[in-house]
Amino acid sequence: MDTTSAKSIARSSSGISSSHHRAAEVWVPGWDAVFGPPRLSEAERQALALLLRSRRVMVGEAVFRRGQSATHLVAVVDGAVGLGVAGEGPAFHLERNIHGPAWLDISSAWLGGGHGQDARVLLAATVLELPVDGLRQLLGRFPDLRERMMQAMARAVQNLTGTTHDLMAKDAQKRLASWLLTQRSPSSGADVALKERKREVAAQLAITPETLSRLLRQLMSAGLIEVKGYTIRLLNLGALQTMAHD
Amino acid sequence: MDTTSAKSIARSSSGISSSHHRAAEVWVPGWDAVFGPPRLSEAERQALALLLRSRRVMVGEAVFRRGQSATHLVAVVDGAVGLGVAGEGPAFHLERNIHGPAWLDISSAWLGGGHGQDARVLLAATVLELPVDGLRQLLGRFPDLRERMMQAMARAVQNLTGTTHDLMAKDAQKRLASWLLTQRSPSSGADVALKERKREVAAQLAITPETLSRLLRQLMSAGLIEVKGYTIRLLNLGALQTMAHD
DNA sequence: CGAACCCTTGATACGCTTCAACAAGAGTGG
DNA sequence: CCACTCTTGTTGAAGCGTATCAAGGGTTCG
Repeated sequence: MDTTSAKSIARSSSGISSSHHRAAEVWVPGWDAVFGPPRLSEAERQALALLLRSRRVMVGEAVFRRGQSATHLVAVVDGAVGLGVAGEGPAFHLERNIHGPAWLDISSAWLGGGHGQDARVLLAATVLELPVDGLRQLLGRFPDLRERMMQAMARAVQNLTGTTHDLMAKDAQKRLASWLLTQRSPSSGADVALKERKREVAAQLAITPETLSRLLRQLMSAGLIEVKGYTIRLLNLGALQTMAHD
Repeated sequence: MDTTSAKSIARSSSGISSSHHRAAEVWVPGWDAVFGPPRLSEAERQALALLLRSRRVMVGEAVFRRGQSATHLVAVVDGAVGLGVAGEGPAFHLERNIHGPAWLDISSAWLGGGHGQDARVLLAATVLELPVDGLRQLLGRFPDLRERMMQAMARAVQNLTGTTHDLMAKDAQKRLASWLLTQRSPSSGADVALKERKREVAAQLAITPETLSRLLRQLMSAGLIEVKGYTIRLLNLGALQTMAHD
């Protein structure tokens, strides 16, 4: 069976393009992407830059731990971080996989409690931390920024609601189908290039790697997809959508 | 088998205590509870009262429908509303059950899209709707209110994160055990009085009513609980906690 | 080369659902 | 008042979906 290019995944973390804002490194490129378009105003970016701290975290390290007091909002600019619950030693029950740029934990800091999960780096990542105390001040001065934060949290709620719906109402096959459809980038057409190992894909779908393998085989036999290592070509989008749709 | 007092559930929706603020009915009692303690300031309450609209919705009616444009944040003051996906006719796949006072949909309006789910009234409910446009203005004037909203959304995120964790990592028995423990009100000691039908409890736990029945019987046989109609007495909190804990 | 991973495949086990039947109120109308 | 129906919960039998366990092959790395 074809399992070539298994390690091609790791390559994407090799080079960090040197910022073209050489003078002041305070603003991290990609931070904009966390908030999404439209771009933040210059004043907002400057104010944020004074607050936030950027950090480079290597594979296997923890960004934060479960129960650890959450004083900062945390985002991933670059790389990938897994959210889950750590077991004994290196064991780690992965639940969600955050690829930068995206928020990693936008909620815990507001409640003054601890982080609800462990966060472990899967692909060397650039992590931003924004102290909630300072952010509070900014939200008073910048209505636009306030709106962005509300929207970011709202999106988090909607995503999680969708996830729970999928877990409650869909079987593994349907979850896989809809996951494949969401992974399809508008640029690459019908090709999905996996950015993580299959066992991590499986974890996010709440199935075992064995089941994922079997399901992919089933979809292949049915002529809906074509699997070549870490590239999956979607051959019949209509059928996949029908399958995914509840 | 004992299935007495089956309809005692419906009784709690009979009387709405007339407000003791007879002069101005603008402020709805229970609205405070949606935000939780500490109480809102008088200025905040007055400003909110100008914006929000209270509505009484009867059993079976829809509070909002999936896809319907979301211009308001929605909360339940009183009664119970089910969140899920409506099927053909009266069919309704229940996913989450909101008992007032609590937020029903705090996220959709911020994104300007539609509601993600259908909301159907299970127990005659008082529903509050707060236009997001007006709320935006208030958030500029009232830092405390802003903080409350952030915390409310953060709590929503944490709850949903907990739910997905449970669905991914726990089996039905564990989910039931932890649900029973959360339902235990501090006042009533070890007694849990079900506020909904067992089939709705089952839906929230993502199991069938048959399975719930069997699981309750198992826990009863094991001497952990005692089931009398719609009252469940928790006989061994320690064992239940051990069972619920991952 | 062997060791450590990752994925795949097969056999088996188990949890939960589905389907069907039944018992126990609650409401309805004669 | 009783017969009737509707609803809810319970119980049993059978079946499906997914996990678990075990084995084997491919690739990378020391």
